[in-house]
Amino acid sequence: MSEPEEPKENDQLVQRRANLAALVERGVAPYPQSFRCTDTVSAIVAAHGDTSGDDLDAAQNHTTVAGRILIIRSFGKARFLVISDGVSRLQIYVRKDALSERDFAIAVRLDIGDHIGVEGRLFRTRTDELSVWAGSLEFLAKCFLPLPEKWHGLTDVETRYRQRYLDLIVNPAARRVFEVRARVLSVIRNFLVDRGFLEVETPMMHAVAGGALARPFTTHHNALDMPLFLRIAPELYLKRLVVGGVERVFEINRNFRNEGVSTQHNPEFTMLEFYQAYSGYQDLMTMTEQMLAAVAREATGSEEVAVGDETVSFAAPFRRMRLRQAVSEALTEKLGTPVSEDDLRQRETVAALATQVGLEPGAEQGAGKITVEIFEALCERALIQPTFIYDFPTEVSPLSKQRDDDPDTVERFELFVVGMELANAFSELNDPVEQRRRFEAQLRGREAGDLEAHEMDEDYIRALEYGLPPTAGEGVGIDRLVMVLTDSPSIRDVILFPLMRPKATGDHAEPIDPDHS
RNA sequence: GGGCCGCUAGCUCAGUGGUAGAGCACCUGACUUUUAAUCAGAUGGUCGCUGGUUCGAUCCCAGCGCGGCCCA
Repeated sequence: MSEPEEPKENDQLVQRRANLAALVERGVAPYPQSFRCTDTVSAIVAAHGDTSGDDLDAAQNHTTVAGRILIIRSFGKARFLVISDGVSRLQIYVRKDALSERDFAIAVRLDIGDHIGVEGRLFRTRTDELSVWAGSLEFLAKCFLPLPEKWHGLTDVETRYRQRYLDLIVNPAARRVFEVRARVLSVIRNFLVDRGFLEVETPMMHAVAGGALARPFTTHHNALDMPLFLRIAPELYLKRLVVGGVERVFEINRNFRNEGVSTQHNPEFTMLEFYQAYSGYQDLMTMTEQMLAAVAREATGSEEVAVGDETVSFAAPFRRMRLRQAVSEALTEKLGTPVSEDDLRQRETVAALATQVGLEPGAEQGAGKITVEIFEALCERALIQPTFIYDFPTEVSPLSKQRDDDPDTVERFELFVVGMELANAFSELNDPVEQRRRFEAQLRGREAGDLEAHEMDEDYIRALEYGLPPTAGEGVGIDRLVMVLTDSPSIRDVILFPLMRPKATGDHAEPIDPDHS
């Protein structure tokens, strides 16, 4: 049990307590059980946002509605309250001669942030504002702490992330981001379900953290006395399901990666992964174009999305370029001498090229890994419009299937938009012998100090030995997709409660170092 | 992990080596169709924390905390 943080005693807190005490003294319940509404604010605005004052007067629409007070404009014997249901706002007109003495006494003791319920008729004021002419009023809950300012709202990003409820109360744009996010998830589900995909949930706690190249969070199961890892990807479980005959399968859920925090990385993030049997990666490029166009259209209203100063078009088809092609072109331009794709397959040549552009390739890095690092340094940032970068080096893709004509290259693509990796997909490696070889190569990397190298997963190899059909699979970063669709500069803007370091408030438990367990 | 920047009233922000200011909010008064309501007046501060320099530090210096941006 931790003590609740004591709000600082400021004049506004004192005043708000006094206002509630005055109501209680008059017999008003400070925390009533419920309030029966006939309408929400949003429903009223949707139904009558365009109804004229004359029509409202003729219709005599009565309503009972509740919300949080955001603005009070007081005129002595009358006052205007603006209430919100979290989405829309509606003005309430309160005048002394229209209310009981009790209800008007409540009205003059209200503070910004309080919850109220109102019964009255809809009308338009002289300035044509849709309003409720209050006939009665109920106090529903007290707001003891003052809300951020009405004009500038809440701009301090730290407070917006730590106290998201304040952000949602005063910044309508914050609410919109999470509504778009909800639609994105809904559109994706419908898209996949319509195509015969089964949605599943696979374990979040893994004995072997596999399916991606990343460092995991570590935990411990007491009863079984065994270490467990928060999953870094659901990939290997989803492919076990394809072995089990679930030929089209997807999961939308959280992954956890014990890495840095940035505008593009949160330690827990939401990923869509889907697998389609009897398909290859080229099929998924086409499907991804269709899916993202539908997502943009249905979640934002348009396939064209404004992101910063750019307009991003999700209309199919997307640009496609081989990874080595992108890197060789970038190097040719940067260095002023021709660099061929074949140059990128010779370790010594590509290492020298990397050095020329300011990178420091490690001795343990092969040609493939160095090529990818050059790509990240020179190419990624410039990929504004949706672009598939395909055919990756085998070295960096331990779970992908090689090309028939080129064992150094796997059938894999990543999708980039506004310089961010949004998706990663490949034809799945389904040869258990080759898979074992790849894991063993990763283990050698791990022994050389690569903490992100993939671990051996014997159980997964056994599943492959039962026969995984030719399958293509893809992961899509939902948070980053929502960032693009909502023009949000930070991943924290699209995650309701992003990870924050706790504010020091005196004594606290010593954090456990997962690397020393 | 490194570099740079920020932290001042509830919120948004100014400002200064001599103990601090505005707007909004809050309080008092006026006001029964306003909408950033208006008008008049009055409150409100551990200037992130800890040290140092100084007669004196919110300001200069150092360390720490939290956050932001960039880099790895």
